[in-house]
Amino acid sequence: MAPPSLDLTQDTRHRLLEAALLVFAEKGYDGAGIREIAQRAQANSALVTYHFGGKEGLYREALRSIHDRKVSAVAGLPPPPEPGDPGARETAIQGMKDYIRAFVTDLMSCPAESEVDAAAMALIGREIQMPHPVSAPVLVEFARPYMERVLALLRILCPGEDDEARLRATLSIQGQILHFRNSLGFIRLLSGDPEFPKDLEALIQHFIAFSLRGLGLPEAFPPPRS
Amino acid sequence: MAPPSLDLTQDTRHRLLEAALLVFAEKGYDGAGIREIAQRAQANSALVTYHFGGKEGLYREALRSIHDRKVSAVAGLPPPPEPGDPGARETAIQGMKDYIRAFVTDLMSCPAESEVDAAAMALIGREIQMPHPVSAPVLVEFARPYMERVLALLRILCPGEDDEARLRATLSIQGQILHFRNSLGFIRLLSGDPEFPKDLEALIQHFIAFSLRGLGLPEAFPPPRS
DNA sequence: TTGACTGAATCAAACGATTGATTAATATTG
DNA sequence: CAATATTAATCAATCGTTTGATTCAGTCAA
Repeated sequence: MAPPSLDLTQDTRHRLLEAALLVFAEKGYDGAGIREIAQRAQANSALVTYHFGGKEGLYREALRSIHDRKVSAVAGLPPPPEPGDPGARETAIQGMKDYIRAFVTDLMSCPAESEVDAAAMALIGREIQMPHPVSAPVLVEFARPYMERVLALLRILCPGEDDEARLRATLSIQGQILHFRNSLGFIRLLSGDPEFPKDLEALIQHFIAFSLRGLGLPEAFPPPRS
Repeated sequence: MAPPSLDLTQDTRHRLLEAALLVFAEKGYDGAGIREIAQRAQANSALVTYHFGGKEGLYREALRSIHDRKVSAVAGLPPPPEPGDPGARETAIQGMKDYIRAFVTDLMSCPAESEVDAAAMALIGREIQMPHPVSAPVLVEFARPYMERVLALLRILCPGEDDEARLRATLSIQGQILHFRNSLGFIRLLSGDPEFPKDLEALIQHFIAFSLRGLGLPEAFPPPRS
């Protein structure tokens, strides 16, 4: 294993944050040691206490730093239509398609692009499933925009349902995608196909079709072609 | 925190396994210590090595023991129909409804029933997302029957799709449910409703309707009432 | 000189593992 | 049957290692 040193032109604090993302994502909070993190950042382990007040502070700041790492594709989407707008329903259907594509894109920024970004998303996925006590506030702030957007779209697409039904639908839409992302390693192990999924665009189309049909929108049924 | 002692009439080996499920589920492999596990089992920590060869062996055996803890509701289902059977399609639709209900039941054996069973399912969920190297074989064996059943049903319900499309559909069906189970704590935090979901039967009906419609089965669309 | 920063050395605490002694139950023998 | 040998199970004590945290002499730009 070659020593995977990070960009030394960045200041030490920043290098520590990136190394922390990598190691925490790979080994979890308890499994990661500040010595290993410091070594990856080519820094001294004492700097963890100096810059962040300790391992916990480093973890919290590393999670926070994910916000700044990349502009979310979802954040760049136009705001969802209001219930009164003309053509709100058609706009909302297109908005849902765009959202699902952006959500998958956000989550699958996978290793090709940036090793650190991929680690950041893996960390987020892990934290959603089992939040570390320290990370809960950061995590809620991170996830809320995603949640709110889908709920806003569903208020137009499923006006007859109650709030809990819309929450269930939101969770089904995001859950299938999040589970796919979080357990991809296991899925590859189980299916015996180490390079699944071969076709990312087909995957996005599947999520769009499955979700729109799942919501029971007559416009989306059948067939799945759209 | 009262000392949560386990049933002392069971032999020590069994008590250690149950305590291991509780502590590993709560803190993960690295976060859990054999001292704490032994203390919960009211046993000596040296017995971990004596009975299981070490912490790793205890972890492996604890995961294995989940098989024996409770008979899976899915395992009790009748076998899925063969593609040639008369009325195979109707049988398969009903089979999918029964499967989803049984799957949710398996996963949500939540704390009311047995604290240890709930911990066991939490551990499975954690392992699916980030498998410990030691646990991969046990985990694959655990998950395969669930996977195979859905794929068998989809071979009847979606005969036109290719294998990868059916795998995607399987993952969407199971993913929404697994994600729901795994991140329930986070969802309650995010939605601000600490007792979500209030209605388990409505949740099951939602998963059934969302999945059948998502698959694009004309019989299931619309409306979701079935 | 001062203040920000560095890093080798070190700390107490917790870790998993091992030891040797002890008990209790079973098997073997006289 | 009684005495002895064998084995599995359990224990307190301790091993060496690793952990996160701390110290402190030293560097370097302002």
